[in-house]
Amino acid sequence: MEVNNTTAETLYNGTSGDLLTSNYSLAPNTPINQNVSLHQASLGSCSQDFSLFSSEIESPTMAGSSALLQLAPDNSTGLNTTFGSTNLSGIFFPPQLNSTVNETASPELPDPLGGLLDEAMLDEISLMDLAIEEGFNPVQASQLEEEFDSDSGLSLDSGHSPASLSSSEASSSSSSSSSSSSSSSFSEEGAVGYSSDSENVDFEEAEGAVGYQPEYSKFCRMSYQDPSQLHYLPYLEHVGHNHTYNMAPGALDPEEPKLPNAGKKSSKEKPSEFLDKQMSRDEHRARAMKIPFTNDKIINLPVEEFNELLSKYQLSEAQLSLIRDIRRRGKNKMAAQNCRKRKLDTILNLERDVEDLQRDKSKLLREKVEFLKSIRQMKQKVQNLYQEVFGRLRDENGQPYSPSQYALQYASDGSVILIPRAVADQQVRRQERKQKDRRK
DNA sequence: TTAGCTTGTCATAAT
DNA sequence: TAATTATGACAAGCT
Repeated sequence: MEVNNTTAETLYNGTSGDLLTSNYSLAPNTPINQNVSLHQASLGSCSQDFSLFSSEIESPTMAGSSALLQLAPDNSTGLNTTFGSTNLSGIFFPPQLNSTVNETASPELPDPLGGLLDEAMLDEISLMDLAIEEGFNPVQASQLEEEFDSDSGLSLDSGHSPASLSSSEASSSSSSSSSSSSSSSFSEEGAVGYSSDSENVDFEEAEGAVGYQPEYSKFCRMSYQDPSQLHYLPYLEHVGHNHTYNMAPGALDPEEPKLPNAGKKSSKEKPSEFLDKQMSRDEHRARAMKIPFTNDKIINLPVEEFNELLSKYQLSEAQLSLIRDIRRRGKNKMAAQNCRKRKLDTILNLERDVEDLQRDKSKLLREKVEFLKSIRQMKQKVQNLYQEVFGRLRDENGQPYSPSQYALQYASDGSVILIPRAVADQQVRRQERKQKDRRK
């Protein structure tokens, strides 16, 4: 704020016959004791958004250059550095002061920008905050997007969706059998077409795993555990479940070992008994039915090769039925494992997304606090500026203007004018009505 | 003994 | 139409 006595002419722009002049005893050519340059407050870049500066406001006072006072901006120092590029085209509407206020001293002026900032800017911030706190209602989110041209880029990372698992068709699962390879179309080492986390790393090469490979999965366990692998990893021996519950009594081969201590490896247990325990129900069945090829092949051979294989042998209807069941169950087992891994990975991805969103929310809230702080400081500066300017104005008698009767108004052309308080209040009310209507 | 977890299986729908 | 895949539900086994 700079007081400049050389700009007296610009401070007063009244003309004879001016309505306000006549009404408020500010005759043209009446010198103002201290002309105030409001160049620092000249918000030349004020935007049309601030409707208080609209022509509608100007009209009663500026029409016909009849403003009582025009505090023209100049180009010296500037608040422009503070406000210049913003929309803080503050109207210097003075507050309605209590009549007891000492009018000559710097009057206690309420926030001249309060309405504007609260209504326009803070509403947007609140809307954003609401959207965050309410959990991104799609409607609100889209509104936000429209309003702020948001480009958050948030997504649920569907890119993590599993790749085609069709490759599992060409892969194989391993079983306890260690049959020799007779087909080039699948790996005897066995894989489920789904390789997952680090827990599988030790097996990935051996299993020749292909297909879906999630980034990581703290939940994912060994994929399609091969009991035969337990020989190499004794610490995992306890993991090998043997779900033979579905077997009808007597359905198994009489030779099939009973499992009185299933899951508890006895130190006296022979390796062959342990192997038997690791065999699946279908493997026991296949052995009981004397199926002439391995379950690996039954499950993993492509359908053409599978049918070819069947045609090479003279198989009974019971054997064929069992083979088809083994194939169906084997494929479904792998499918179930893949399905579960996918599900867990989806959960992990969603958890990660939630963490990301929470981080974003915290960041936005921090920014909001900073903005509010900044806005508060700017409002205080404008208020101080208003008080200083208003306090320096003098009428033709050298008396200060009463804040209860006059107000400063900042016009869209950068000039500042002194208008009657009643007119200013009327314009404020009109402006508020307009804003309300616009919201509807 | 019980709870929670894992895994295999079935049924069914989708591909 | 057959084969395969995906997935919810259920049950058994394990810790």
